[in-house]
Amino acid sequence: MREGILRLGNAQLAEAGASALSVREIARGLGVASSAIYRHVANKEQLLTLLIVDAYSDLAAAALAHLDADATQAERFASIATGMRIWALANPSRWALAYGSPVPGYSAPADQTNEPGTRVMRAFLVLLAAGETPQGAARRGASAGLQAELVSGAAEFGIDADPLLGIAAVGAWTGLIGLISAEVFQQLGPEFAAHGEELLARWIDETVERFGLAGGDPRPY
Amino acid sequence: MREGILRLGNAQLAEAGASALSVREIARGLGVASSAIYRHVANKEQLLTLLIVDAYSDLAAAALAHLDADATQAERFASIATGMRIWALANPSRWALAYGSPVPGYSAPADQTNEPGTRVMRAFLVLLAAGETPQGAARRGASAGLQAELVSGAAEFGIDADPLLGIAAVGAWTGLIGLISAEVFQQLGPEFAAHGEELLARWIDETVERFGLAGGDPRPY
DNA sequence: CTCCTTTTGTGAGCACTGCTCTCTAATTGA
DNA sequence: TCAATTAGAGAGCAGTGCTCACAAAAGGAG
Repeated sequence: MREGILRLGNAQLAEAGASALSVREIARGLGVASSAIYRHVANKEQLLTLLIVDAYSDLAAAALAHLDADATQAERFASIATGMRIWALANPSRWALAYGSPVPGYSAPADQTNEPGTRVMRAFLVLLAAGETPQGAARRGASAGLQAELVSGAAEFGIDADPLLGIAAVGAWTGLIGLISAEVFQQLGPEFAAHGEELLARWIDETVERFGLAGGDPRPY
Repeated sequence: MREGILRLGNAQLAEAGASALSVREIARGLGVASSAIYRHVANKEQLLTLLIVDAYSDLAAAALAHLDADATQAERFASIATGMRIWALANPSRWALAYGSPVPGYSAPADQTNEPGTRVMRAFLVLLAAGETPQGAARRGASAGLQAELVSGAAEFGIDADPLLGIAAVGAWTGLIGLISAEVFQQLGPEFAAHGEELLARWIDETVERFGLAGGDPRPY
């Protein structure tokens, strides 16, 4: 039952997006009265939470699969970033759920969402933390408050890195999400969607270089 | 009437977000039968389009205001980026409409959306095009197809710039949107929201330096 | 096996939604 | 002044999320 709800919910998500989620439609699909759904799910909001957690987990599994421990840092970084992009293109509605604008009037409960939601980010940041602080970031510094925040945030992930590197790494993370979202949501027009793979490849190359990740030799096109 | 619809629509947006938009509620607010709304707006979808266009215009006005022609390139760049952030924080739902995940089952009609939707981006890219091609980008090149796309895309904006610079500039644009979205939607947790201003300032500094914008001397914190 | 409790599902019903249709009132312009 | 256009009213349809009283299973203890 519960799996059926999730399955049909994800199907609706894929077909028509989050706002088309319909409890009654799920019930019909399961051949059951609509009220029966509410025995397993408190309300539509909680159903959304389940689907979000599911999306996060699925994304994490997809992005962190094929992570070859023998690969260079640069290769592992590229693997995560391209894995995210591929998954996002294959699951646009679920990507929107995870990294798009939040569903209004609803804030995902942190206790259920945090762990799966940060798994990819953690791997991403751990990798960047193994590199060097980018020159631009190193030259500027940061306020004591932000540095403290970064150190404690990194500590949660078991990272012991330069806070200035942290600032740049956070920027890289949000930048990657912005880049993928721009392609998935076609925010730059359909023309650029055709070059999404290359745009990401360039972004990866440049980021690898900025952070001095091992194994990131320039690869001219 | 039309202004009333837009006004109440924006109010609903601010209060409860896009999914809470209700034609009937707007009608009630105007003291009018719900069917009367449909004399001025074909359906809810078109209402959304109006609100999106309105949001784009408002954002553009806010971000491009106070643009001092005498200011350095770096200062103007910072002015646009911070203007976007301030507006986004003040209008999170409208920011979500403009740059968040698209409302499912709905794609904004390009003919009404394109012009206001690209005004800020145009100004942003024009500024970056006045700078230099970042080193990382210059060293790697791009495929002929993407280069052609970038040249023609830039030409639409009246820009005659190195395609390699274009790739980096597009990355900067999507990166900025990702960074602002992360703060507005609290995707990095509430802790970082408190440092949004500084994170953006660091991002601006670094981007200004990467693109070698005039007037962008390092400002250590 | 029986009896009781908990779980799971039913179906009617409430208040809401977007939207359409027919009808009426107001506003135009020749 | 009078027809034509426009703006609004209000009933109604099909859909929604969700609740509630009720009935059918499913377990577990004796």
